[in-house]
Amino acid sequence: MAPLPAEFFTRATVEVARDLLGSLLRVRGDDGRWTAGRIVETEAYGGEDDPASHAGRGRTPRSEIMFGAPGVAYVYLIYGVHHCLNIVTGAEGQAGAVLIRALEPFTGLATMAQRRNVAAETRLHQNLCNGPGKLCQALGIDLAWNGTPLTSERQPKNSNNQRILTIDSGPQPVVWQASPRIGITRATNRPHRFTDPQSTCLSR
DNA sequence: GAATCGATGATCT
DNA sequence: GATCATCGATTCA
Repeated sequence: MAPLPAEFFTRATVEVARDLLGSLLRVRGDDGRWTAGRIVETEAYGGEDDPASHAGRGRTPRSEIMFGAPGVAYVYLIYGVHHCLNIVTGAEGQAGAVLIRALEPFTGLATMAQRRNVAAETRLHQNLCNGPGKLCQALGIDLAWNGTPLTSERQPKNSNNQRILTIDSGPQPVVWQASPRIGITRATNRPHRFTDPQSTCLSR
């Protein structure tokens, strides 16, 4: 497996969202601990043409990053409590981002459980990353990660922080499914949510 | 599985 | 100051 090339994220947001299914999101947290999971659920959010997107009413301090360079993390706080991880897509000047909604945890299950403050239980892996807020907590991602670029593992030697965010290509599911996006009030009928329907780790 | 509710920072008027 | 918001946990059946 190899890190997805930058060009992968320069394409149309909907394509990126669909093609991310099956790839491996790997994260090294501020504490140096690794966690990783297979992406099984994503959603595409566009620019001015998408009323449900944070970029739907143009550039604001918050949405600015969605207009910027692709392959960068866009992290925001929702409901005042939960973090959501997006990857900026499209060419610069073209707003778009893919929300990572669910993972099948792959590495660092114990770390995830500890961060999420849940004890070992049956089907634990199904409950660690099956939702955008939950997976951020499990991966240790918060607002400090906003603007973090996807990188290969090589970091500058003098870099102080331990943060690494990378997505390796992986086999896409043989079947995938498009459905309406979750938890929004505008443009609710666009089928811009993508899932691997065979996964047992989906949200909702 | 469905319905309900708590939680609170950011954005907008 | 009011409203909104890419949700999660709990309760009920």
